[in-house]
Amino acid sequence: MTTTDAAASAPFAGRTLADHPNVPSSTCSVDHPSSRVIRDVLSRVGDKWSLLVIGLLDERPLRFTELQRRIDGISHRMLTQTLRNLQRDGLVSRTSYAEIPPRVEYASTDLGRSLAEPVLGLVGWAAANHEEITAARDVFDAASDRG
Amino acid sequence: MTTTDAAASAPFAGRTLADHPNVPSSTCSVDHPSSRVIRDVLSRVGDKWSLLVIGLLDERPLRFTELQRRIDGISHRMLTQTLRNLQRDGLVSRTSYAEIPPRVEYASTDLGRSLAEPVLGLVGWAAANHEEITAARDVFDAASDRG
DNA sequence: CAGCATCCACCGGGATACTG
DNA sequence: CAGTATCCCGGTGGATGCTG
Repeated sequence: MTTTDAAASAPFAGRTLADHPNVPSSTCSVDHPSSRVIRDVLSRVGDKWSLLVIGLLDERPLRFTELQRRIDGISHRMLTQTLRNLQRDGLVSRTSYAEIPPRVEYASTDLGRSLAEPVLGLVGWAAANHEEITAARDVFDAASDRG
Repeated sequence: MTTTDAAASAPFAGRTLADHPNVPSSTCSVDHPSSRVIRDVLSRVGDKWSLLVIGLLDERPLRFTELQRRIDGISHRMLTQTLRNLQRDGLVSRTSYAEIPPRVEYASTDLGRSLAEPVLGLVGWAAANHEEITAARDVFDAASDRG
């Protein structure tokens, strides 16, 4: 990483590092463009299903089919893919038992559970402000119709 | 909403409502499946650019071109679209001045600023655990090669 | 300068069928 | 039951050109 591209866009720059409690300064230098970090987190949990899987496994370990049954609308293929990515990032652990028929259990790792907390912050925000957003939307759409 | 589909998938269910401080219980009934909430928040900030815009406007108001210059790689079209969505949700305000040449200023609203906080939680998490994730990834990929 | 419309390439993700 | 491979459609988003 060059130092020049850091100036390109650094949203949250003034606050990300200093203000927030659980950000060890050692792992996060000032010249680290937070745009990179944002892309990073989006690529990890920004997709359609990851958060749901994380959320379910945060409660207790589940088997493949249990997950599929609990996540409404997910395809076999996407569940496989999602689990694979999460496992790759160390957020989910996979344990396969050499039985017939095969049994595989997925569980959240410590890292995965640590992710649940900030995610809950977002979920909480969405739940708390859902009404206000809907209202804003209605106002906006009404204005658009007239305009 | 029927009560039956609530059972389908309710990740974070046990914790979303009770545990978290800033979730007014009034706005979030127990039968509200959090999958809905997750889809909600993802549709809002899960896209490629919204978080970056939110982050930049969280610091100070900016004009269209300033935003475009600061967000590396965003196209004219997508910036327009992103801003429009954020404005629609009441996260960003738009003020156009009747001048020639035209000048339009975008600013974060109170609602938008309130979103910044949970987002910072996520960003902080990503920054703090980036190394660990990278390491996990390396291990996983190495294992895949051998396997 | 700010915004909209059109065109098009790409890929996320669903359906399906097959393997261990 | 768990996982892989193939096919294919639709939406996302980039490039470009036109308007006020």
